[in-house]
Amino acid sequence: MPEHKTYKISDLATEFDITTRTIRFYEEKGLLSPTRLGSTRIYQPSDRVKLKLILRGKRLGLTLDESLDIIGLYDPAHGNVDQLQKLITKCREKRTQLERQYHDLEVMMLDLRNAEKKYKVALADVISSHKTKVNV
Amino acid sequence: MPEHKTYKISDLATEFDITTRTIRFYEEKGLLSPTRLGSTRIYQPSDRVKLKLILRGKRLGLTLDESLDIIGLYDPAHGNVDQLQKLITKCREKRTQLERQYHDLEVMMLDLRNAEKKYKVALADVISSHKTKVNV
DNA sequence: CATTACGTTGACGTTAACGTCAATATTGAT
DNA sequence: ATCAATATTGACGTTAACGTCAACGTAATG
Repeated sequence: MPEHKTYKISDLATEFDITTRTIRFYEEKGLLSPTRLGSTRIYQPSDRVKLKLILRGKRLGLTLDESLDIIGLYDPAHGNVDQLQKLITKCREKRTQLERQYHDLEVMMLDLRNAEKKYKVALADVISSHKTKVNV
Repeated sequence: MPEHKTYKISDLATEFDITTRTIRFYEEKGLLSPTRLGSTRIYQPSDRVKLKLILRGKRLGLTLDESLDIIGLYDPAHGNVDQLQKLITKCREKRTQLERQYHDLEVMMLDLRNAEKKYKVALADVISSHKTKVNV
């Protein structure tokens, strides 16, 4: 049976290399809602997953509100047909946005590869011309 | 021969759907440096390209400083060997960072596809059970 | 049991990336 | 020439995403 592990705020902070202030801030914003033991926050594995999603979102340039949205997509209270249809629509929209980002990324990576190649050639030229001068 | 076209600030603003304030702000930050005709800013095609790079960077979640960096990679004053080597290193670093982002993006898109699929199934279930009830 | 480490809630400070005036030229179409 | 549209330079305001105290309570450890 899976050990139902829990975490303290500093556990998550050190694991993900963020400050406890950041984690509490995410809670203020409604992104996390840990249980309490007395006044101390206790985080469940599901909270840890949410935190991972938030941080991944940050790396992709999402705002916290957008990440909140995405978390809602993975973790919904989907009752009726209407709700389900809205969820599906949101999934499509997000994916469309991400596909544009995906394209931008590909182009930028290609540009960088080309720039790098160019400078390597330039570097080789400089060095070879230097050698020539020396060897004359 | 290529018409050496130029742009006014409002031309670029409307083309890229940003405000003139934004464009002037980018200039303050050293990302653009248009020439002047009297006091009026005149933008060259190269400025337009830079602006495109900045906006692409924004879509990818880059800061303006990072975009400035990238522009510097495409548009350098690369003189000596040392400079060239630094440029090559920077290209590699940026690409490494972008590759992580690329991976994150792929995972998130996959997650969203799965979520969407799940909700479609759920929706079909709800509807078919509804029909059953009605048809009994 | 005393101290040191860790936790909590405010409250205010900070930086990036603009928005929003205001006051003042300049330009372009009539 | 004139008059609306557009330009310019300040200067201050705003929002997101935290940082940085302060003042206090709790936990664990030699």
